[in-house]
Amino acid sequence: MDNFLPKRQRIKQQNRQFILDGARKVFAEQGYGAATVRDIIRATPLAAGTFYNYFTSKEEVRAALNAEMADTLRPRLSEGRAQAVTAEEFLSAFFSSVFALKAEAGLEAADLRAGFEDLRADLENAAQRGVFAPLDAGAVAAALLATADEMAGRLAREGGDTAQATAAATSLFLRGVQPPL
Amino acid sequence: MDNFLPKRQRIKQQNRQFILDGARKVFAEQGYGAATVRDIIRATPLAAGTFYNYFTSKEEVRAALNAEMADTLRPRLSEGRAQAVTAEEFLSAFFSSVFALKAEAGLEAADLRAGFEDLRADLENAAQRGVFAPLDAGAVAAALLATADEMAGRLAREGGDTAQATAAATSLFLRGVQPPL
Amino acid sequence: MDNFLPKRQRIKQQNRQFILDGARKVFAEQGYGAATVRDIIRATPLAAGTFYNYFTSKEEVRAALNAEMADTLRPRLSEGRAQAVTAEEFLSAFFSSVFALKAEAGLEAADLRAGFEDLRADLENAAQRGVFAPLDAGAVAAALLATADEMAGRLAREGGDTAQATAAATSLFLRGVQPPL
Amino acid sequence: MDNFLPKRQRIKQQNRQFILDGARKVFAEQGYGAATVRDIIRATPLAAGTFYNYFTSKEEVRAALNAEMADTLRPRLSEGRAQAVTAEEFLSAFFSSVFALKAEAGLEAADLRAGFEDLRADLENAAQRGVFAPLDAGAVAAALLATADEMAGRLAREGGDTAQATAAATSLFLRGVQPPL
DNA sequence: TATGAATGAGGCTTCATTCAT
DNA sequence: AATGAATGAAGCCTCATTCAT
Repeated sequence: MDNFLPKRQRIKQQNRQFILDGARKVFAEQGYGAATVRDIIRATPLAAGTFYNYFTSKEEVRAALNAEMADTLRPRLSEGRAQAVTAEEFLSAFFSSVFALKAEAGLEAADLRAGFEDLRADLENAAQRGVFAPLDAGAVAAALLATADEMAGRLAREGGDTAQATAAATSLFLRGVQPPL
Repeated sequence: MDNFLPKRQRIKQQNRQFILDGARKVFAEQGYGAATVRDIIRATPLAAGTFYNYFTSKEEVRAALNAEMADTLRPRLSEGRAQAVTAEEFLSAFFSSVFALKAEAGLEAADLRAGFEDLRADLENAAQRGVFAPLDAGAVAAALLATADEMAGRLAREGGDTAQATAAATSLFLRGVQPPL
Repeated sequence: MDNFLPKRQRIKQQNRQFILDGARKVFAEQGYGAATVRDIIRATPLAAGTFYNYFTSKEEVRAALNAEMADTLRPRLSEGRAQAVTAEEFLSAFFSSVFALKAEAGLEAADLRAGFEDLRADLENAAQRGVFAPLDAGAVAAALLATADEMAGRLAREGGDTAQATAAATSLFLRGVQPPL
Repeated sequence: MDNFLPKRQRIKQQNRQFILDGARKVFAEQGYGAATVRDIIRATPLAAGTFYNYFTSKEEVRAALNAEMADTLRPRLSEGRAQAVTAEEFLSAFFSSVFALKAEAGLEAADLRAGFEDLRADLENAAQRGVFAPLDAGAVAAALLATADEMAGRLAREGGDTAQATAAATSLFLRGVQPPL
């Protein structure tokens, strides 16, 4: 945010970000397991050795990426839920924010999993306010996250209308699959 | 199945199976991306060169593994749903068979995804029979599979009662999260 | 010695020897510390990866080299001393065999040190037979080895007559530096 | 010695000394060959680039270290021999000064070798005065230095009494190993 | 067909050295 | 002058793959 930094510091921050961005891209394309440090460097304008001025391993980059995600994404992930007063608003806010973040920021399953506790807490809270049925919040949170991730993946791979997907998912979790009597 | 094969054939089948078993183990432990052909061989009593008499790449082994899964697991995965006459029976059969297969056969997300089309077809069928509400079958299938996989993973990692988990999942998808009026 | 080996075995032995020979040369030229595994490979007709089929580190090569030295050199190093009946014969045999081995086999300080115990035992034995004065055998052995190594090095570097050097060293240790009365 | 220097000069001298001290330590621990410039810098409070303001290579540092040794150690190494009037005094002074310097200053083989010429000159001188038998001074110097280094090393590694070691070495070189008639 | 050693490409990491600050 | 990050060469090691046996 603040650009009033000595030049060296600014370059360091920039290079660190180059590596994080490259890693995000590489991890998304090949998966964490298949990615190599060299792949990360190659996704960067930096020289091979420079990687090790910033991180000591692929794992450390992942950790930094997760931390970054936590800082920037988790707030956005939960923001819509805060003011939800009905279950429908809650679900709708949840799914649309996941779909949006996946599209714009390459949100991944691991990042979502990091939001598990937030979501569960919000669900428990909502259940106590009577907004939700008194279900096992952990199970519901897991179901919501898994479903959102899977559907977001499908949207990304196969295209589709985000609004419509949000509506479908919301409806499913709101009323279930039981046919109207 | 049939053991009346000439010796050569039998050994060939056995070696092929060694490789598949080794690969399944290695993929499960390290993930497909991080696994190497050497890792697979090492999980086997065979020599390095022998691998290439059966497969030409890691990818080909994965394909064979998927086919094997499809042959042996998919039937078991869908068997319970065939005779379901209510949505509740359908969901219950689905979740309990996934949880059981995960526990006994190390079923993985990819295997489940292979069951996607079956499940969607069954869902569409059921919807036409009026057993389910007329929802987007693709979205529902994705939600069910993702949820089942996630919950099965949690059961495997943290322990828990399979029957209870089945009941919770079934209830969630049957009636949704809306509180009773 | 035995050449009646299947071809594969023969090649393996040969390659192992390539590496040992390369390593001996490289260690002698640059010293053990400065030598790299790559240097060793380069002193060989083999490919880089082949090194690791035989050894896992530079250190392991050194150990093998030491073992080889012990097997082939130590007997030759001590052979002359066995039948020595006077101190003069003993010393003369010792120095001439060290000078000869250094010249023909690149004997090194470490190899000599491996002969320390042999030499000390022989010295103690000789002292008990009255061939030597009753001195501290360890100190004498250390002095003899260090002197022999140093003088052999000088001979190798600066040239000189082996026989004369043997005589000088023998005389020094036989009678000491005290002037005749 | 002189501290009346402008501040800049003083700091320069200090940094140079940091490098020399670090290098001495590193060379002693890993050997010259295995040591890297980075190792030297790391043994120093200085930054990487600073090294090159003082030296251009590891080799140059070694040269400086040798020069330093020559200046400070060689005088002490030969001081005892100056007033020796008998061979016994000469030898005793030589060995005890080597053992002492090794213990307190980490004297190394290379440093000793730097004392070779001094020692040979002293030996020749002494031989002309009739204190020593008329032996090849070069060979005797080599023998004395090699023995002293080896025994000093043993003392350092295995402990032992310096005075006793001095006596043993002196006796050996004074009278040789020949048994009394 | 099975074996396992050889190969050299390529990944990981550290190094010497430079140079903007 | 001191700093310390950037660079890319080069060392270490493992890998996929081939091929003689």
